[in-house]
Amino acid sequence: MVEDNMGELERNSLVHELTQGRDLTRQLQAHFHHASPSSSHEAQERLLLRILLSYNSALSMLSWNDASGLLRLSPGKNPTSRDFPEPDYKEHGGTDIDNNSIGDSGNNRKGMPRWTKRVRIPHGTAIEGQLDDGHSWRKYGQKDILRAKHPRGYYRCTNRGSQGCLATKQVQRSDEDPAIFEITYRGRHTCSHASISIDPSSSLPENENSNDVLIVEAQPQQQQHQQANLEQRKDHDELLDFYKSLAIITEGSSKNTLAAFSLPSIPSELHQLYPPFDAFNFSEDVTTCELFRENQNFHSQEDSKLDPAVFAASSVATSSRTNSRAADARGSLDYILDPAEFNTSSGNAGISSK
DNA sequence: ACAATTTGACCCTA
DNA sequence: TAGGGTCAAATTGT
Repeated sequence: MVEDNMGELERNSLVHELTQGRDLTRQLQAHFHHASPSSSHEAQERLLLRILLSYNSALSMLSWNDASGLLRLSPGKNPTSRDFPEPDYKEHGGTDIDNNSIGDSGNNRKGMPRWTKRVRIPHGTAIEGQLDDGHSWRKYGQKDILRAKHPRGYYRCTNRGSQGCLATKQVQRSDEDPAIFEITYRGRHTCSHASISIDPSSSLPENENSNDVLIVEAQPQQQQHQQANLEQRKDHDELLDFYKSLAIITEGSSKNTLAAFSLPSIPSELHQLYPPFDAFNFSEDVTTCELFRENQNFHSQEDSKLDPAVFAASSVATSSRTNSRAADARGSLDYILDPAEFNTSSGNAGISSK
């Protein structure tokens, strides 16, 4: 049944998720067996979170395939080309990025996966941080959209030139709620060095990524402990910030819910503080995830600051500046939330060994 | 000097 | 043909 509906790529994705879950579990095991300054409680929580995300991801894939046999993408998506976005994006006008002529077969740019994420940016929050999805983007255009109050920003992967990565995204501030930004992604990344890529495995800090072995560089013991404490605290703060900024709002049409799960690994203190952090829901055509802060107080005083140019912020340097650990969690979450990534996570960028 | 962003013009599609 | 998407020269930032 599942097998019937599931293509090789989906199966590979599933295997990848499960394998990752197993590997992460081993890492967690290593934490228990070799207690070291780096085996902080937070580090274990992170691993636990990743494991859960991984397994939920796998389960979600099964749900999708069971439910529909297809991962649903935006209208107009060519169902036969859903497995992987071909490098079919032949640019008009200027130089062709690739000479691949697949586009001629009707498999044009509309055949690329497309999904939307809605992000709420509380006032006073650094936009770059909130919108940082782990990839480097370069803005290539901005346009006023009919009947939209705010202009739409157009971004492409900075690795387009060097690696021919065709991923793009559009960012548009919501009319109704200026604190909300709609980010529409198109095409998946085929570049190999997204800093905190959607591929969770590549987002792991090096010492957690290598199998079972935690490498702590030799340092004077006191310094070691101080640093460990410092990092632990930093981690904790970042995680706290991260969790605070997260709460998933159910997409209006709950009828389309395909997967939902809870995250019991969230530290209980945070759970108490931010009870809405409970479940993810997926809608049918476009997956919408609203990152929502439990802060009712923000209003648009600060919005004017965000407005210009649909915040040329999001991109390039920001991801590399982001603390890798807190960003890891975001990266993993993005991965979970993006159906197109489920669909194609066995692609080259997704699980490239490094 | 190089990289990133801005912006008006152009291209493509419905 | 209108409107969205992209190009590329000009501008700004580092």
